Amino acid sequence: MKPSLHEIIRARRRALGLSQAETARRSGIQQRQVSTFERGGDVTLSTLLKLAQALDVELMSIPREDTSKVESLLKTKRELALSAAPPSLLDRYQVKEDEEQANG
Amino acid sequence: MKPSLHEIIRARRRALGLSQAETARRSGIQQRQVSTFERGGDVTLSTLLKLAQALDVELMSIPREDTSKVESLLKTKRELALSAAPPSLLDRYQVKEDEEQANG
DNA sequence: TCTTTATTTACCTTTTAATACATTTAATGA
DNA sequence: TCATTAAATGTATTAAAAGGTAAATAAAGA
Repeated sequence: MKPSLHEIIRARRRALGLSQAETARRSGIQQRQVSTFERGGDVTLSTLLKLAQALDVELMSIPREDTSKVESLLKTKRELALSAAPPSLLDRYQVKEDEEQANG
Repeated sequence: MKPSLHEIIRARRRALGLSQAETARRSGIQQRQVSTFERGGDVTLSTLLKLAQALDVELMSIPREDTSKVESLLKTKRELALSAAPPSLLDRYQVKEDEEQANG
């Protein structure tokens, strides 16, 4: 079935190769809130917005009639992110190396 | 500048011809929360999700690099909604009439 | 297995959102 | 202006999120 917001966010964080702790540090919220939210718990909008910013995503309101169009626009990337191996160190190192290249 | 989430939501509500009270009733939250949120106040994610459902919109996480593409996909409609005359009764009646046609 | 790092959970305190009214303040139109 | 509906605010109470710190559990790799 369709992944919910917290699953998407978790996938995004992992795709960026960030731990909850690092994400918390960057967004100025508690690591606990990251965990809470990613497991489907409730957080305030302000907390979620900080988290989103740290993950370089924007929270958008999409009319239901347009969601499928938007979905398909993001489909490929999203599938990749969702299938992104959980918290593997290997993955993270790879990302870091990629960043090195990009920055170097 | 770019309208923020609460402004988009307010525009959406108005475009649907709903009052805060009616929106509150449909979403099961308090009219006060609708007002609070629409003026930029903080609410919990669960509250926002109920509101979104009542307004028939979905909250999506969009990678920043893709936001412009999504924006342009929704652009025309959104501009219409944002310019939608505030809480005019006339507007609401028009919407209702349209619905009549659609349902009748 | 041992080690390290990530994630979840615990405890306690403080802050704040949510609820349930009611009421004021504004718009809008007759 | 008057009547009506919408939106913002008041107060008091309750529920829950956030903050701070730490510890337990789990996951992954050497």
